[in-house]
Amino acid sequence: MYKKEITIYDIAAALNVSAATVSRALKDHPAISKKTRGKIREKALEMGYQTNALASSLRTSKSYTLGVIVPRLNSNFMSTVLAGMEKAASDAGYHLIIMQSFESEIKEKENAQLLFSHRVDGLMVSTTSTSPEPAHFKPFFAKNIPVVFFDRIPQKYNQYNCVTIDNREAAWQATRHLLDTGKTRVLHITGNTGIQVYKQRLEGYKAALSEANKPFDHQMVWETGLSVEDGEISAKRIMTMKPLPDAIFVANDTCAITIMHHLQKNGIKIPEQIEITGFNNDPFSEFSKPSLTTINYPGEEMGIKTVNLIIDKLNTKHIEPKGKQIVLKFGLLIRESTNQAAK
Amino acid sequence: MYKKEITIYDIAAALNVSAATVSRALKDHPAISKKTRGKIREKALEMGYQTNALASSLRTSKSYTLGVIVPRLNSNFMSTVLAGMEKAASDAGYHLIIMQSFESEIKEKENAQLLFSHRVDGLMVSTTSTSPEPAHFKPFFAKNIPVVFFDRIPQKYNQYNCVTIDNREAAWQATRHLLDTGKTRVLHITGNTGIQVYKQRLEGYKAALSEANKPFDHQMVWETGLSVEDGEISAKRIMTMKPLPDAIFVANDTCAITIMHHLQKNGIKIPEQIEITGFNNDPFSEFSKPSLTTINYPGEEMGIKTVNLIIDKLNTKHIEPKGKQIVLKFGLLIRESTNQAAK
DNA sequence: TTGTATGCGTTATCAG
DNA sequence: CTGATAACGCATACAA
Repeated sequence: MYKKEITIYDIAAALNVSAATVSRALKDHPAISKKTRGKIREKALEMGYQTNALASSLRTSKSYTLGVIVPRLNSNFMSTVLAGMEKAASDAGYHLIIMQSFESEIKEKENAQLLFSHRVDGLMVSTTSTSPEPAHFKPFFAKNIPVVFFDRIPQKYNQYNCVTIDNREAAWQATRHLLDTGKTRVLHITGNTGIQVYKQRLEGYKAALSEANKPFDHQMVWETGLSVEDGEISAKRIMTMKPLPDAIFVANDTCAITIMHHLQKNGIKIPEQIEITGFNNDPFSEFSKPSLTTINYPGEEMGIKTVNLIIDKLNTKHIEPKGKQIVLKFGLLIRESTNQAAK
Repeated sequence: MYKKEITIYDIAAALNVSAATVSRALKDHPAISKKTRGKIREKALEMGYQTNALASSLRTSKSYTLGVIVPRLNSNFMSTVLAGMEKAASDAGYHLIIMQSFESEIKEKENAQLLFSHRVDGLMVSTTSTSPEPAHFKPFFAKNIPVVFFDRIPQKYNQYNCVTIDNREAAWQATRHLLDTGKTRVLHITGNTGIQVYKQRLEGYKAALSEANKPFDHQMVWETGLSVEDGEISAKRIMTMKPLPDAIFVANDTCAITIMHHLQKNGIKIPEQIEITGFNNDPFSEFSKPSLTTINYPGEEMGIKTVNLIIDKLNTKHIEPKGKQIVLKFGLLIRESTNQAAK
């Protein structure tokens, strides 16, 4: 019933050569004569031979596969990163095994183990862990398998391979921009500050306040999940504040736009009464009314750079064991949701 | 310099048992006594053993890996589908290797071969091919590896495993809704109609026109890439039309919102002068001004159902060789970008 | 230029 | 309950 696999042995038998010759011919090994190479290729095609990458990987201990772990993959930012990764990997002859941790450290750990057991050649992770040094990457380090952290990195792993932007600086600019127009009650809606990116954005927010001699009020920092639902809840909560904040720095666009929408429904004028800045530059941030001031986060570039860093490491593993930190440029995009005035 | 892999032989040696026993113990084979099982587990942990999935797959010819090919993964719709897939796969003990075809049939073919050589247990594809029966899936069929087409399916593959929505009906409803408010010049902006989904949406559009006794004008159907850029170009082109269309049915939200935005910039009132409907129900479609009437396309459900269909097939391969067609429910979401009137 | 022999790490078969 | 052994499909060191 089941068809047996067609192997190099089958085509060797059909051609009265050895399996070794077939193996070499199929890889265009120069030691094999053009003629036999041609014959073998042809026969392989004819017999519908398909190389078994598993066997090959086992033999060579090289899988040409990279593992990716992300918190979730259905955000515009993350899918853009992954698109860049897949492209760069594919161009270099690698494939991606992608897993989601769903913001669970346990799941992240399982994923890491799974990817290890699949003998990925490299690992890329945007961590969900709030541990300073999550232990589940140790096996990779021990075996000298390159690991690159992107976007979200564990707190004590700054000296490892990282591809990030300067979140503190970005948040500082966003907050500073709000303050420059004379605003005084700036609310900051962010994610879990146990996660570095949000912690750093909070620091940037604080720094901007302090620089402008505004007092920091921890009641003006809300940790949420930054989802659409969280935006709705936050908007409701904002409407109960008195006085209302006169500016909001939200740590992602999804949430920012949701909040803006609901505030407007409640009759709030944006940006006259409340200015808003987001983070990420999601495609629709430009098309909201008013368009959203935000931080341009170069997702595709991040994906490409992350993969390229891995591949660099793979090609020079013995030479350069040290971590490399890549910090990408971001941009503050000033749009209508804030008053362009100031400065 | 390099550490040797730790294998079941190492732990067997350390414990004075055979490798076979270790292998069985690690899989909780009931034939092994609780005591030895425990000892082996412990030792494995202590020695930092990590199973080699490659070797295991080679031996068992089961990889617990599913391949996915999509045109691109950085659209809200696709990343939602993939999120659903990854979740469902992970829940069933499978992993995903994801590849992009970038709307190239050649790349799609390469991807299929690659995934085949990686011995995926199943393949899920949203095809980019305009061939009626793309040949590159044949090896999977021949080897009885389940293939499920989702979203976009090749023209002659309706009898294979498919997970879709009724695009014709959806387009019909969208167009019909526009016509119901008395509009007469309905422009249809869509994708490559060599691809089934767009062809079907076009059919739905035509059917609605004909039903309303409106003539079909092929000049009122524009094939584009449906990207933001295409939206900008289309908007410009619309502004040169006289008379202007009084309604537009756009085949995705990204493009619809871009067009809406640019028309508004040119002083067009939406929906008074031009009504617009989109397709997909991207998250921000609700937050545009006016909010966008669109088709709710259940992406996550599609991902989950697709994976579940594959897994069903894997569990009953011999019993049910026939294709199964799953048609998901969609919904027409009427919002402010169209006049709610009519009927 | 080609062939022989062996091993990658695991699992399954067959004995004991 | 446990062990010896072969096999999965490929690639490479060594020989010819």
